[in-house]
Amino acid sequence: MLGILGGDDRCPIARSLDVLGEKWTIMIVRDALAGVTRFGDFQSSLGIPRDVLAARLGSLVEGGVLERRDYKPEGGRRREEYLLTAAGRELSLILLALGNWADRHRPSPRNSRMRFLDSETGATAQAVAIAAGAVIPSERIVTRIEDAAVG
Amino acid sequence: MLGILGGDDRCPIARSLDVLGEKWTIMIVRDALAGVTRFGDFQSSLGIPRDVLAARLGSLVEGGVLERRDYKPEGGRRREEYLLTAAGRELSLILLALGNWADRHRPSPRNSRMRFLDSETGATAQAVAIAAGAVIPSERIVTRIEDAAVG
DNA sequence: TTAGTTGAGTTTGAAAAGCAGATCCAGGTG
DNA sequence: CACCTGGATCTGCTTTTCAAACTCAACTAA
Repeated sequence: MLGILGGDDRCPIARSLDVLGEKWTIMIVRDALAGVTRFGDFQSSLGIPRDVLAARLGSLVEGGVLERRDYKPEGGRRREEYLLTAAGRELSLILLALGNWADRHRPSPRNSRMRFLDSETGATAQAVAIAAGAVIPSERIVTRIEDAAVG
Repeated sequence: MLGILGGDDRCPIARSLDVLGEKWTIMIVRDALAGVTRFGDFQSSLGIPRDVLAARLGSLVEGGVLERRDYKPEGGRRREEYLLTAAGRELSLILLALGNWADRHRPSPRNSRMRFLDSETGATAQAVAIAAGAVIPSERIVTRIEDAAVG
């Protein structure tokens, strides 16, 4: 499942997209962050084809975002559920940035019903860039390729 | 081009993915943020099929991330180039969050050669969540669906 | 013990998207 | 005018997506 985009492994964005870049993957992570753990719950929440869901859950496990764990529902057989790893939980920052961007630039006809909050204070959460401890506007973010000739 | 994921327009993440969620799209934005503007430069940088590139540039224009503008190279015919809009430039925060995540959780064998910097100070930039003016760890970001019964 | 039940995947066949390469096309230049 | 060049489309093939039907294991109920 590595390298779906030509696999430039020097680019961290390409490496993130190796895990997250396929159709449905980020929506599965969104549901997982909202507490969904079971195959059928992902399926009915997203309306995703079952075979695609099985493939995506597999590559998220392989990519270290989810892990499978046994669970036993009362009056049912033992099954597996999908839990976020520490790495997976850190994706909430990416989803926050995606959500903030849509709220600013893709307003919905019926207004957005999803809010991002700080679980401790209840205050609205927002993604920002910082450099040297201070918040900077996103226009000041630049990428530099360290072209240090190898060898 | 709307609603590739079932189109839950109440979810801001789904609305972002309507524009950004298809294969290659975020890589195109990455190149655009690095200064690429021309069809052929995107094509040779990414190795993307030309028909797919034309389709993606079109949906990025339609989605308000890029805009087409005429330009005239010396000694060549008039052509069009693709420039980021203000909304497109704000995507740098999302790419920063993606890049930070990969650097932490998907280290490359040959170490990452891409750095994100503050263009004013040269300091390393990082994406974080803030709430009520203070930085909060990503585990504290929670989503709440405002289920206010309409009507 | 044997027949249902139920949730989690797999299989199947058709539709859509992706792909590499060839082609087209407009408007320059020699 | 013939030719070149960058931008985009067309062609035939492969891969992915999709919806629906099917399998499968382990519970429960009779």
